[in-house]
Amino acid sequence: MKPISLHAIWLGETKCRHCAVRASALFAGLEEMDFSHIHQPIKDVILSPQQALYRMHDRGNTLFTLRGGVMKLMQYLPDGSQRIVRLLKDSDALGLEALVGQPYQHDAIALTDCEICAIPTGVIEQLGRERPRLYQELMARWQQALAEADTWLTQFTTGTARQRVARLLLRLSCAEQDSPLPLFGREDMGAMVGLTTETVSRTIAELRRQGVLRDRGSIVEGCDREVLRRIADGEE
Amino acid sequence: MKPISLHAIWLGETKCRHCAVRASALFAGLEEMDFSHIHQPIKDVILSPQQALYRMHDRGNTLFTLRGGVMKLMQYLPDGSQRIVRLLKDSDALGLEALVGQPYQHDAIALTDCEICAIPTGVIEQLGRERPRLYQELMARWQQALAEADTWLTQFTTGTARQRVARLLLRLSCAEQDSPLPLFGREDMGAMVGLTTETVSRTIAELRRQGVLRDRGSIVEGCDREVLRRIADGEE
DNA sequence: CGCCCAGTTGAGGACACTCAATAGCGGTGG
DNA sequence: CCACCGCTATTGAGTGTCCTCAACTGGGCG
Repeated sequence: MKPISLHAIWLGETKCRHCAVRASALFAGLEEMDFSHIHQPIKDVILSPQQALYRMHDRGNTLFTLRGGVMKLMQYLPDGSQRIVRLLKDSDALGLEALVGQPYQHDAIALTDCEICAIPTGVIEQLGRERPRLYQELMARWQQALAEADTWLTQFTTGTARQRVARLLLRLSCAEQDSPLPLFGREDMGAMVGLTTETVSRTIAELRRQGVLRDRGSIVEGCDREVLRRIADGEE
Repeated sequence: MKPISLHAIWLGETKCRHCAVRASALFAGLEEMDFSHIHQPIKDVILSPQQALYRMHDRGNTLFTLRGGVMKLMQYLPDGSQRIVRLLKDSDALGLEALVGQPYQHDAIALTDCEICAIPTGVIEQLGRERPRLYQELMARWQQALAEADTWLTQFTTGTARQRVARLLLRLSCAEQDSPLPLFGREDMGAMVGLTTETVSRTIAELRRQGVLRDRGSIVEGCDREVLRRIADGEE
């Protein structure tokens, strides 16, 4: 309920040629670049669960790439209730607002351990001058975020609790494939699909009882995608 | 319920220097451009209410600027229910997906009479080469759409029916200021805030009875912003 | 061992949905 | 000009789902 605000651990400057996700479309260009020209260094950030990368309304001149882990973007309502607006995973970009001079629009908070690349906007601008194609890739990132936001809205704000939770599980299990997907806290799941923690808990418990979902503690071991899909589509 | 699919009226080629919204940030550059170099012409589109500009999954090489009117972007769920994902008004851009080679992600449908600029992606690419600053403006558009999507989600999918409708009215009355805001059909309003037509109807009727809203037929004459704001924030 | 937090379960009630009937408006044709 | 039709909005009654409040459970950790 109460967001914990700890400080991120900032590691030293990183050479992007050694970065694990340098193959990711956005920064393929960084590899070819002469880093001696860059004054503002690209840095590494490590976050543990619950830590914030940035806060809503902060002004920053940094955008980020998620190298590993899962983060949530949150917004709030006047009454204090919170809503998770999007999830970010491997190689997603966040904080793009900074590129157009706007303050960050969300609280960006780690759900798992996260490793993040922090890129000053100046680097992008400089790089953009040398490689205009970078803009294509930035626009693609933006479009991806937008598409994500739209499906998030249609998927997780309509239908019964059962449907929404099923859709969420499907999405999570697809995203993480068969890696040890952590079943996030009930409160977080509630904030994703617009339900209370109790309702989420009840729904998941029922899925478990029906054998659609098997989990060991907080890790999902397996789920029946086919049944989930039928539930998600309202067929049962 | 059943979307009517009529064909848009395409007017002839347009000189952007005469365009009413040429001052809008995105295409300020077009004014200075030598149009004789452009092979693909920029065209005008006129839509009446209910007409579609494009359909979900269509592939197109055109993006659009709304010169006047209001449009809705829609997405659908497997069970056939529909959700309005965003509203667009004066000088908003739509169909940006085309710029990154993706099919359109929504049905784009006119709510009022609309006048639209249709711009082939080729023009943007050509212009981008000559004026890299155009990319800044494109990114700003994208960011705007994204921010809109996020607030749409937090505002219109949480809280009671009363709160949601109040927020919608606030947003609409702000957007259109004091121009004759049409109170859209109940079904559309329901698809915006995730409620049934009956619930929207009941809620609006009650607001009317309480004097918060005055309307003549389908046009809003006035509304008590202060009270609406209190309702929106759950204070009554 | 016992605390603390997260998840689970229960009971009761509020709210929105469903189904259904009525009212109002605009157009069309006799 | 009026009667009729079709559509949308409105209203009503009854039901179901989800929320609220509250108690209980169970694992992790000092």
